[in-house]
Amino acid sequence: MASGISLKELAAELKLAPSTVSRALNDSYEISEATKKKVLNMAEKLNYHANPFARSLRENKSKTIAVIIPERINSFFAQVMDGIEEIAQEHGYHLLVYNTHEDMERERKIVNLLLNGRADAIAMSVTSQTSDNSHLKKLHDRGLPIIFFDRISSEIPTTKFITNDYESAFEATQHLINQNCKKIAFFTLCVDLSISKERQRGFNDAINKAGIALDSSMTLYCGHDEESNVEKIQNLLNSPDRPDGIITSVEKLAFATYHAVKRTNLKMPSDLKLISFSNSSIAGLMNPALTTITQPASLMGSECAKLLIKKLTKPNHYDLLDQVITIPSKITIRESTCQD
Amino acid sequence: MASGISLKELAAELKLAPSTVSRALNDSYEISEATKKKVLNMAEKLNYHANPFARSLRENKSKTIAVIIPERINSFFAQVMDGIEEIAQEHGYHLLVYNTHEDMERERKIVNLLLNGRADAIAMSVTSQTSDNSHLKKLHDRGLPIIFFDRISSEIPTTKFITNDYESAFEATQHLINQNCKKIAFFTLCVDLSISKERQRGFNDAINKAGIALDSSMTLYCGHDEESNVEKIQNLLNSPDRPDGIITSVEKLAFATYHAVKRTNLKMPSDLKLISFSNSSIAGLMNPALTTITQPASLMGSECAKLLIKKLTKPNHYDLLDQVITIPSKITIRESTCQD
DNA sequence: CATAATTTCGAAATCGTTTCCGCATTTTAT
DNA sequence: ATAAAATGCGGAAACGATTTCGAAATTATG
Repeated sequence: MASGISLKELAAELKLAPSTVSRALNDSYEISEATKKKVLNMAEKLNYHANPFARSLRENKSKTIAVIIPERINSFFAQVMDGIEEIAQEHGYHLLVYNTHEDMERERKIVNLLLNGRADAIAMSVTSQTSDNSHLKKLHDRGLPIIFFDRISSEIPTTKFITNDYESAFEATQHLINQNCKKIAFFTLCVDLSISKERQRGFNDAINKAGIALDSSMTLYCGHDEESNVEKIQNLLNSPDRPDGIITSVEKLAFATYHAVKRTNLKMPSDLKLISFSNSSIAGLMNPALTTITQPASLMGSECAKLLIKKLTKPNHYDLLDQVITIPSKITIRESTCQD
Repeated sequence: MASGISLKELAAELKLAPSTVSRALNDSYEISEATKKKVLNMAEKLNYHANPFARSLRENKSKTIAVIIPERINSFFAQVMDGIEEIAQEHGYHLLVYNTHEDMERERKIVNLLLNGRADAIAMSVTSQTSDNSHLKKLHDRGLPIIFFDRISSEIPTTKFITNDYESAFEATQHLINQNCKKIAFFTLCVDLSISKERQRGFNDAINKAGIALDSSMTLYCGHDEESNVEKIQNLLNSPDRPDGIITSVEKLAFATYHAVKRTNLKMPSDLKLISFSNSSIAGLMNPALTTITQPASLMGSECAKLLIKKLTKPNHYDLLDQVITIPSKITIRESTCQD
């Protein structure tokens, strides 16, 4: 219905063979400059646009990259996507985007949908629930170039981009210790996630190095329901053994902490200091301004896209090696961790 | 390379004709239950997945909807996208997503890319620079179902979703007046945008109704460069005729205002009250908590998707009428407009 | 039992490209 | 002057699905 003119019709109009027209449009060396010009002009005049599906069918590639993220309302993932899109657009690639909403079952369905070749490659960040990764393995086994960022699946032998999670968490913990925090808590989403583990390891090591006794009650495992997270945090803050410093491993939990603090009599930063992994541009506008560990989101995205496109354009001269590439984060100190 | 088994191969394996297998997979009435079962089993066993491009080519539809937004790091657009995706996934549609970065030239390129039928339909919010809309007209003339949300192009006769921009701005202004503001300013992105006009009209009318003289210096036209916006706002705040109340027509400008205020000696809300159109979930965590006009973003997205899919599935029984559908916003009053 | 009606399936065309192969014609080399 | 190579283009197959048309095989009908 919404289809325009076809190559064959264009060829008929020009009294040329479809093969010739195709070659002319693709700037083939076998076609004279004169006919090329004629074809190009007529194509322009008749508003010819090649049917992408016919081409995809014939060439067995779609010029499309699928991006799968666990949530959209998250400045980190939004920035990654912008980075991916920037490079993709440069190379004429389109982006199919899927949000799993942190739901493993949804992730599995989406991944299975991509098994049919709709996308030439995949860039993704797994769900915090993704323990079983047979669906990812299937994709990889099928030969589909796949790359992970941030939330990686370590069992798939391909290239992964992360930030220096361990070091950042270590540094963040030390920062709190330097700010005179005596009892520091760590809020995280999920134990299974590699980044969670690394961040927690960084936290633990820093605590140990400072000679503080590790207290398991100071590690809070949160879920995806905002309200219940706030309640959990509130309970911890109201307990006699409450922490005086907190590191949250994701943006969302920092916001939940702000909400929880509002429900107590505690004041930040005097009673409680907070630092969080976050890429939110308005961290500096919060009350108090939030000290953040900012991940190189946009760069991670563009690097992912670059490697994928490199693999797609030179399939035989480049492989997505089984490696983890680390791009460091940056800590920005603001009021929420200020010493009075 | 990443391709699996084809229908023909599957048919050969089953010693059936491709046509029979196709019909069996599509649950056609002409095929006996016995063979259907056999086919389904073998398809499962051999991991058969229909090639989407062959199907698209044959059926002249792609089961894909393109979504074009002016920026991604914006909670409103993120929520709209989530709403669209929810409905799209339900109906087996895929989403191609494009970010124009508020750049009209980029918008034109993307729209032209979609002229070839890669997507069955389009949902979009135009750039704040989009004055010439010949590229959009071309799409619509080609018969591609297109729907606008929030930033609409009024010259294209199709369905558009907006919020009650006029009333919300009117109400917001009255709220500031009630809070004792004497000199109220309105910050906006662009004059051409229909929503900007409506919001400004609401603002103007409320000012007039209150018997306040309209002061053109109280309308600030901002751009997309964060820093220069902050400077502009800062200058206004430092002027002797500075406003004591501000309405910003987009989230981004509210954040810029916070930054500008930080560079002055003014205190919110005592010296200056602020209300903004915004869907940010952390408005309540800002310093001071931001009074917001929250748009029904997710609902707008899902409604867009519903109508588009209705049009795509019943092309002859439903048309995207030339109408503007309004879904009201909600005002949430917080500290930034509190009277001491 | 013969004929009609109904199931069930196969052959081939089709969607719009790209590309392999072939064939003139012209240019270059020997 | 003749062979060899290069140039410019057309014909037809191929990609992988769906669908029209028609033909068997089976069942029903009189």
